[in-house]
Amino acid sequence: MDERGRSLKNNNMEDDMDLKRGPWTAEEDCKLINYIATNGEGRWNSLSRCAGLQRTGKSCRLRWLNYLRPDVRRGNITLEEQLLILELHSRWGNRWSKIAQYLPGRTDNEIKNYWRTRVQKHAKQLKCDVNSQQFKDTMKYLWMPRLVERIQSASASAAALTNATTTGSAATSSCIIASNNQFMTYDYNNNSMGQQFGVMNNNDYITPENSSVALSPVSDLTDYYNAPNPNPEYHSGQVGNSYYPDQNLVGPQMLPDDYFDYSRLLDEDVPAMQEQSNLNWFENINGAASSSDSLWDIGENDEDFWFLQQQQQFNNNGNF
DNA sequence: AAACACTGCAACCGCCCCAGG
DNA sequence: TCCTGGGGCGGTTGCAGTGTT
Repeated sequence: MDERGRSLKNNNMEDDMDLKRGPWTAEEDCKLINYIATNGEGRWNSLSRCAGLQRTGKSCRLRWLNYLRPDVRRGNITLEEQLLILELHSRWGNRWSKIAQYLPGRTDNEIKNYWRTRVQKHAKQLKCDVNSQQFKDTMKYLWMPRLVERIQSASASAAALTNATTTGSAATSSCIIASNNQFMTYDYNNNSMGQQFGVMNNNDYITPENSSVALSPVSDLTDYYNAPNPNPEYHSGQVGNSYYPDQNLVGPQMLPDDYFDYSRLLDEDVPAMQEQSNLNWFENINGAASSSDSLWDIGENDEDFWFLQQQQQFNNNGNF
């Protein structure tokens, strides 16, 4: 038993003597995988005993769900996933498992870790609470549009590459944007949030080969784009721009009750939000972005620098 | 090269809910 | 109705790897 395991608080001393804690070994992983392959999952306490594992049922369940499950996706959180996490978190807060449902292959633990390590770090840099309205607004009107920008940039690069090698490929003026359980397209001709969604061009694939930023394998994205559209009314009949967390549940029933119309919210809510919270930073930052592009033209993968800029602006103005 | 600091993430905990007896 | 065990969830911890001094 590892030292951390020994140090952990445990009220049940008998269990503490019998049960193993700490990092899993390859042998244990093998036992768990083989047992589940034969007998299926569930009844984790008895599963642990029957599989010959000296682990708690909870430990087995966690190991399986967060690590051993075949469909667990590993690697960097992509820009699209970041965007989706920010959006969903703004809606649901720390409902990690619920958020994870909309990111296939990602576990609630992974999303939670991403939030704590990345998002909270940025909040700290901005010297504001991660749950404050200020930081939420920063995410909504700065960070998320910036992610969209970066996705669009990568997408444009991909399209350019495609154009160079194929015929009939339209240049993109849109990119995907996350909204609840869907990826939508975002028309970037006007380079500002709150525009009407455009039509996702199926040529707008981003691949690890042609992208200059860390992105998911192309199969992931094509899955997003090629899934049928559950809400023709909303999307005016366009297809191929929606994403479903569970391909077995494709259909209108997948739309959550609190379906989030991103474009309408942005159009209508900004003035109300500004009035409600006496926001004036949005105009400032939006003006700065459109006049000098200083906020948007910074290097990719340099969020720290970007947030430093935000921090400096905050320090100068007392707001954004 | 060593010491220290930072970061990412696997793993654990306590709490809660729910189904079944 | 109450009790109990299983399972799920969000929060927390601490190790290992990496970067910095």
